[in-house]
Amino acid sequence: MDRFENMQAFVRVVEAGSISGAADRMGVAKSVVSRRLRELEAHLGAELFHRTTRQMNLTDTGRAFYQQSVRILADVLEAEHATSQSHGALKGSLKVALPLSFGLMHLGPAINEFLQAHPDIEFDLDFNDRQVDLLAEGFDLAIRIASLADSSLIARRLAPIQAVMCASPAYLERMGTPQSPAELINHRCLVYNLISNYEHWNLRDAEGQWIKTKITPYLKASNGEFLRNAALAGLGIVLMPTFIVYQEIASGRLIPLLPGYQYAQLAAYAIYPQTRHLSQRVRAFVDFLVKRFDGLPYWDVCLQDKTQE
Amino acid sequence: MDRFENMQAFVRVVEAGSISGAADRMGVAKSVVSRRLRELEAHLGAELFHRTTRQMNLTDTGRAFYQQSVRILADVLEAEHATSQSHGALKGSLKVALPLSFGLMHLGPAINEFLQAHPDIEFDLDFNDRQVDLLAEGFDLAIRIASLADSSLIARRLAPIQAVMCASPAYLERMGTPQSPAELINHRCLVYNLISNYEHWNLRDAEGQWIKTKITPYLKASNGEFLRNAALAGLGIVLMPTFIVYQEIASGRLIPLLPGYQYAQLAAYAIYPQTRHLSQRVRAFVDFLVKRFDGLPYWDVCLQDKTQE
DNA sequence: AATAACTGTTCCGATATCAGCAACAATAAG
DNA sequence: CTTATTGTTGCTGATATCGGAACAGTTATT
Repeated sequence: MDRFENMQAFVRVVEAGSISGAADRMGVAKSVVSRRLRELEAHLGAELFHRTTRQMNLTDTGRAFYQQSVRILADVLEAEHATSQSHGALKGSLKVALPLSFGLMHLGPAINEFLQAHPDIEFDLDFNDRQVDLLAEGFDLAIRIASLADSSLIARRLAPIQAVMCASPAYLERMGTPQSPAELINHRCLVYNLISNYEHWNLRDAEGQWIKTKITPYLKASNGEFLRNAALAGLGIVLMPTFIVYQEIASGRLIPLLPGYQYAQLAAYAIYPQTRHLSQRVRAFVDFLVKRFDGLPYWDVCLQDKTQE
Repeated sequence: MDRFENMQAFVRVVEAGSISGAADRMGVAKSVVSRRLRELEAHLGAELFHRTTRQMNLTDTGRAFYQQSVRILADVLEAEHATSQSHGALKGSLKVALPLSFGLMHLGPAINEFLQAHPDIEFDLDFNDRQVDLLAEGFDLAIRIASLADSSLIARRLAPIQAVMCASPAYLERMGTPQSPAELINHRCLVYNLISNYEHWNLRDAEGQWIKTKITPYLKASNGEFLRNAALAGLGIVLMPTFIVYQEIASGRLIPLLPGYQYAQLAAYAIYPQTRHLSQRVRAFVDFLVKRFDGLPYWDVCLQDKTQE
């Protein structure tokens, strides 16, 4: 017994004024409508119509139920329509704030892929690592790498961001390979702002103990790719997100260090305002990103063994 | 495809956090819930859950649909609950204003009958022919005989009220039987306020023409039964609602006059305020009255032939 | 580290349900 | 008074739905 179907039949009968008329408009036999009505009345335990064998008059009970039914059915339709994205019928623009490195390297391909499924969406992308005020600047969505939790915004976790310490083989040959965090003070460190402060790196040993390690900043920069290139050139040791250096590690041009230690777990988030009626574009795009970055990120898959050693 | 059941299954899964849990609480096999979910997603053309084979995470699309679904299901339950009167579980009081004669003669038995079905309803009856202000005096309902249409009130037609002109055989023998409206001026008329003014009676002939007939008021009273008794005593001709005199006409103690003519069509109405949430008591009682007085009123059934002649 | 417990999905056979048709009773219309 | 229409009901075949079991993948526990 489909309660929506019964309800709808009831509403159609009220609007058509007769069972036959309603059945015609619905394209079913009138016996079906009749039975649905009776089923509904039995379910409610109340008479909706005052039947005169030929005439159908709403009872007051029925009139009250009709008004509520109409609203409910409209709500159902609205909910279904708002949810069903009609597969590719998404249109409009999407203004997104992206972090520089992660955005260029990993979100770019994702956006291209999304655009192929929804060609009528226009992206307005702002690659920038500064904090932006979503509402003030009219962003639909921001992608951030952090561990923040803002109450007025919804944050959807997209992917874990792992950090890895590494250096080029040439550097290690020249300066030696550190075997413990304490040795780091004798090395040249290339410092990336996003996941570390300037003076210390926070490591976690195998027992889960946090170790605040003093380092020697040799070069500071806010751009991950610049630091990666510096490390490749043998300038020092970097602590960076794996998504930037995974290819270099995989190919052996950078060597992971201190494999027994872990770093602060960050994550990439999609962040957007809490509006009552979130646009289908934003919902669809975030759903797409969550699905695409689900599980262990592809940039970490090939490192799983190397960083463990 | 039962949309209601699918929606409910979806909500239960969200609330239980898993398909198995939802299936347990719903008392069905988990395969059923799984299939319902897939069906719903297919119907919407959108992914509601982000599945990880073991974990079920709501997509943003799903979260939005969930919020709407919860509200819809609550609305359905509320509508059904408000409509279903739980068969006799009606309680509370019902303050009703009734017309004197009609109330005593015909509504009284109806109310008794209603009370047998709903013993927990307490009636507060005010038999009075004066106009009462429903809202000011706290009436739930008023029964009126009129043809009014007040915008702020809902009026439900209960029964047609026919009028009939009649006199006792003794009177007619003494004064003669009028054959046309014009002769009425030579007769003694007993005037009832409710359906006539003091100086004229409006009749309609067989062609539908309205005839304003001057009469001679011999006795004026606002109480129908008093006038009926006066007519029975042979004091004159009355024009009254059939519901007062139908037994006397049926038994021959009063003779219908001018059978070819009709009178203003009045009706008995149930009148009540237009409140958003009409109490179930009022709805149930009005529904009951409408049904009870449906069709040709029983007091007119036996007169149908007599008044036609 | 390896088993155990649990999750969601899929397939399959028995069962129940539902749509449509046709006949019927009752009423309004011409 | 006949005709057409309305709502209801019984019946039959097609359809869908249910529950159970097997399966694949994941977490928890030992």
